[in-house]
Amino acid sequence: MQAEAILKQHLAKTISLTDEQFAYFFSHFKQQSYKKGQAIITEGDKVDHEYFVLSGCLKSFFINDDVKMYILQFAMPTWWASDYNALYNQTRATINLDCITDAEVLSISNADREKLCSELHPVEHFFRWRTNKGFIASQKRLLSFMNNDAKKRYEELMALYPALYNMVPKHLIAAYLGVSRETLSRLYHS
Amino acid sequence: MQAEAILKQHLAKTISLTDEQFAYFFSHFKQQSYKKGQAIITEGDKVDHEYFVLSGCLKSFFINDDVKMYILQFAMPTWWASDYNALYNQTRATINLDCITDAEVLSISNADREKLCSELHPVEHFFRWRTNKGFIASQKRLLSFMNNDAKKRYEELMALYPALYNMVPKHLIAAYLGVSRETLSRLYHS
DNA sequence: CTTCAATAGTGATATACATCACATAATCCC
DNA sequence: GGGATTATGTGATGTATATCACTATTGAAG
Repeated sequence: MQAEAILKQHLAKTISLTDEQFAYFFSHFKQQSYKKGQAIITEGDKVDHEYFVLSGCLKSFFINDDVKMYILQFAMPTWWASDYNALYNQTRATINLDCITDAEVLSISNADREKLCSELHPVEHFFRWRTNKGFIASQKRLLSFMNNDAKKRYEELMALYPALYNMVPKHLIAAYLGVSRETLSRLYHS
Repeated sequence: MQAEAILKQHLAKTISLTDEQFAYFFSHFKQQSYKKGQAIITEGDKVDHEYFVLSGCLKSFFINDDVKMYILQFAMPTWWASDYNALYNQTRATINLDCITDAEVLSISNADREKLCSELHPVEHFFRWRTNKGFIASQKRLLSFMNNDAKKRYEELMALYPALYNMVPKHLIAAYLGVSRETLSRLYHS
């Protein structure tokens, strides 16, 4: 499917735009191809775009002082990703975004998103709902962190996204769950 | 300060409405008084309102099967609170909301908020930004959970909201940090 | 096909934190 | 004001998970 059709169908789940409105909306996006392992946002960068995944899989992650990696999000097709803290507050990136597999994405600048939100009320509605869902998902994950041990979190993740098991290496799943790769390995071998 | 003035000033940080628009907006809110310890939302309830704190302090929290409590949020004046998962998805409450101190709040129904968002574009903008900020804060807290130990999280919380130390009992701070009250006690006595 | 790097498994040990048990202090309320 | 509830402190012990060290397997690139 073409980029335009994928994004159109994604929007249609939340709002309806006329063909002209959608064409105008779409004209602000730029399609980009990335190779497996390629970085899209690196810590310290100026961040002024967010990304809509057409194909492939991205990860957004944080590297701490001990060079340990924590994954904030895996981004699959039709998901959005960026360093939203840096993007909205116009600060330098503290998190990274890169490609777990080859990937096709659409990018839009922060300024263009804000412009579209103010020009087209339904677009503002769409982005409000996208963030609503992200916020709720983030709160659920927070609760899961407080309430569940590593095994339970692992089972929850696999129930929610079974595709991940074969798509991403186990040490990345560990980095998402917030456990060491050794502990994760022991979890499902017992 | 009166409820109307507090809410007006809060909105003015993000959007501008005419006096008539604000009066219309405000007419959808209902002011309510609660006593210390009183419940606003209880697990299992039908949830159809969210709450804006005028004075006092609320907490939203989850109780697990072992009757252990985890605090999602402390809500201080000008903060919003509800069980957003239940509210947006029209499901029964899985989290509770109650009062740490006597409190005055404004409540608005989900239906009215959605109506106002569609009638007044700036209101939709306001709620998009409110959720944006919540989302970013939630992601930061998630990272803090993965990256920091209890002591570091405690210090972060106290740096961000020093007022909490004297305002809420220590076992609630522990429930927010996701540690036992005993561990929290030992953290700052060494 | 071979080689080197990335990925994955496993034992031994260390550690942060939970849990249990109990003592003390503060606060509520009839 | 005094008795009950709620909040807090602290020792002893248990447990989930991290860390370190090493081996084995897989996969990609020349």
